[in-house]
Amino acid sequence: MKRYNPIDIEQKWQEKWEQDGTYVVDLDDHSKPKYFGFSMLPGITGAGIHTGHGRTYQFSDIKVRAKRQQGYNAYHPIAWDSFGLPVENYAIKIGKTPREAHDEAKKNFIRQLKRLGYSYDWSKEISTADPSYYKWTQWIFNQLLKNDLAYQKQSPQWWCETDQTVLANEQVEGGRCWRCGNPVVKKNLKQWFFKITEYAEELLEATDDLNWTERVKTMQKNWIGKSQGAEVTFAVDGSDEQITVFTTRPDTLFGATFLVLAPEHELAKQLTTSDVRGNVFAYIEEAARKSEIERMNDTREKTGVFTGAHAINPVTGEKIQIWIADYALASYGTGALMAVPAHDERDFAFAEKFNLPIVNVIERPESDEGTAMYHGEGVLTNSGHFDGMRSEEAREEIVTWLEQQQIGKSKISYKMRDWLISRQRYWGAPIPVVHVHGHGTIPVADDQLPVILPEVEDYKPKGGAVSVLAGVEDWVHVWFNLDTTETVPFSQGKPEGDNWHEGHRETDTMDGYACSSWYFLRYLSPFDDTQAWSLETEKHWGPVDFYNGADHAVAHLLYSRFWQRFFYKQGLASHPEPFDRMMYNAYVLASDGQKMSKSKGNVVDPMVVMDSGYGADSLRVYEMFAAPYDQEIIWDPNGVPGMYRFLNRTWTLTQEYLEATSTDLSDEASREILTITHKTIKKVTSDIQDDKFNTAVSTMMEAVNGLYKIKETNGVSQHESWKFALESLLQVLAPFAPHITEELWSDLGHTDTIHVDHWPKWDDAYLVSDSMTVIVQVNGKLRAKLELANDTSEDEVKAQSLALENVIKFLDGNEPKKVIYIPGRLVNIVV
RNA sequence: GCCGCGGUGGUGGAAUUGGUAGACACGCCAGACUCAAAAUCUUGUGAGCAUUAGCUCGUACCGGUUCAAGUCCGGUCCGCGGUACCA
Repeated sequence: MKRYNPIDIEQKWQEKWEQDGTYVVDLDDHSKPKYFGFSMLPGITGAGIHTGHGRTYQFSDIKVRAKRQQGYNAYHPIAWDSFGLPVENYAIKIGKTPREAHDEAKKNFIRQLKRLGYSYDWSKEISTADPSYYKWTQWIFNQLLKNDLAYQKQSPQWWCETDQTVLANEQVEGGRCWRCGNPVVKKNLKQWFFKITEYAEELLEATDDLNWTERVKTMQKNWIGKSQGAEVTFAVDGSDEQITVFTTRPDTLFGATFLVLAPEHELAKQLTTSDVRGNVFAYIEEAARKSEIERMNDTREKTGVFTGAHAINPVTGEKIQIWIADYALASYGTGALMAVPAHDERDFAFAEKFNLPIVNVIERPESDEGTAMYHGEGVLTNSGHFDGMRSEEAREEIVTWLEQQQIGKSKISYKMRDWLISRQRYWGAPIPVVHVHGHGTIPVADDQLPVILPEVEDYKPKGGAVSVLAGVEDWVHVWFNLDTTETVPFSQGKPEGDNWHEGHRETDTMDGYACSSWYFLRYLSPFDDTQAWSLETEKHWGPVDFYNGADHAVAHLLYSRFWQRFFYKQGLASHPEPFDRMMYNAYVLASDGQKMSKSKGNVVDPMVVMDSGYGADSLRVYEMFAAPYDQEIIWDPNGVPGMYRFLNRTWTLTQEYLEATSTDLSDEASREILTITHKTIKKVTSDIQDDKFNTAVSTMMEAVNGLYKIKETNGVSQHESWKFALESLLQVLAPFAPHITEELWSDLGHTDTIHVDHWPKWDDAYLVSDSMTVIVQVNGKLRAKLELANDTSEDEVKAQSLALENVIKFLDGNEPKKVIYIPGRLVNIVV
């Protein structure tokens, strides 16, 4: 008998698929329904992929493979996230240029991904660092700029000393850089932003309706962080200045006993009286210098300084002190807050420490009787003629009053900030603008793109908050034509003609997330050098039917939604959301329960697993079987061998069928085989549809076990039912284990591939059996099982009397008080 | 702190959404084949008491609803993820 040797057959079929272009898609072929699915693009690093990544890429492979088999024109593309810090840092480490390091690492990725048998359309592979790609990233920048969604602003931003660049809010995790893990500090720089906040409301509103993993939706909603509240303006005592604060609790306005300004607030220094000037200025500088980590390590001990100035509480008319404290954040609301110590924990702590007045304005419910601070809602007190109102009502009344006095208004705040895209690093898409002397900042016109990133020898950060591009004289210093936006190196001298001016290129590069926010659209026109993508193709293929990944729940997925919405409004795309289904899957952890990482030395290399003789299919099946997609797998060294056993049994069964000489099979056995098969087809089909890959695998295992049972008593023959069972099983197994199924499919005499247009159909008629098990309970306890003929299931009297007979001894001579009967399922006798 | 998710055998995990708890797999035990081992095949495998049936207990803990609860409700404890001085 032919033996199952994965290594031989896997390589053979991979070569064949490549030759035949089995997974190459004609994007203009609309004769079949479309299916567009893929996983988050791999970020290139030196380590290549580990078994954890493999699991992620496999989910989309199975979804797309199943659809391809079900008659869809199914497109499973692949791209490389090539720009950004990880590649540049890796290049520095190995002493090569980012381009060299990237190209080399990419080869390894391709080798691994091909070996794992993913059904990518390799003919349409793209890379974000390719000028033919980032040309269009720059083009998108221009479109955003044109529509006032890109702007430059001087402001304090997160800065990573180690990586020598600013970072977006989404890239700071717990006060640390997402790449190197070192604490970040604030640095005041002129930076480029994309105005994602303009889309805050619509992104938030659309989130609920997304068919995405709920966790990601919740994270995005929290990140956008909408708060309904009000702005209230306080007059500064003895001055024309005013301070506007944001509050979500206008109902507590009567309890506002002091104001707090963020250290960065524009009035902070100005309001400070001369007697305390030294103190206050020192505090402001200290706050600016502190990293976020340091602020957090202060265990939230409140700090602050009194400015010497006072404001007037507009409802009480009282003079209240104005303080500066770093618990007020410059970047949220107005950078100033009204402190209501009786009803806010932080204000309370601050007031206690600095001995500031505390005034109760909300009555406590009984459960909170006597507490010094109560942050809940309730009935107002000490609040003039608003006394006795409930918070909800008082909020509206007070805001209405403030509006009448023109010192306040209803206001919504969001926690989300604009997307900071400037990076002071070399390896990224240049921001396509030129600072023209005397003429401001001018974008390079669409037809002059791309602005090519120059190849340089020494690309390492030099410090000083500018990218090394600033030192590339021939690139950065240019003659710029104001009419055409053409550029010529300054050193070549001023060209002939009008309107040439001296200028300097922008030396910041774009955040890597910009490059990955639209690659799914480029998949639809990967080699088009006349447009970023074809709207017509997008109309047919969009939106993405299936997308998955184990990372970037907020940043990448929110940025992509923002851009897609922008494209949609511009008439560049026909759908407002990019991803119809986004499945957020979990990682594979190492056997020690920790994340796999090279430094910990606990990485399981898929190549090693495959080379040890098990091949790709066993590994693939294991990663699907071990747990539901959204649950982490702790790598079990015994897992893959177990799956090999299952595949080997499938193999053996098929070989025995091929070697059988008779066609004998009893009707009963035939019926049994068909029942198993139809059940399996139905369950696996719906499980794949519902992303329940683990139970899909166990269903197929049950089928093989069931067929083995029949084999045990009847043997395997060349009977039609055996053929149907094996062919069906191979077809539903094919998305999980593409190689072995292709081999056996071919052994069964097929000359075409199993992977295109082959999916079995089930017939419900086979799923109804002649008899059914009815369980009999007494007082809810299982006491007997009855095999009833199908036609008795509707006969209540008969079923009940049968049930009673069987459990009579459990009744202790009592008469049944009540009998519950669920047809075809159970009888419960209550005594 | 706040928000979200979860707690089922020795282990990973099933359970038709209120109706046979532990599917499937790993591990382990025994048997067959073998000079022997591996591989393969066949049993058994929640705990306890009886070992022929059989009975009792059992889905983190306490309580409730129901003929019936892993599933629903209230409370407690623990774990994971996100977020964090967001006014």
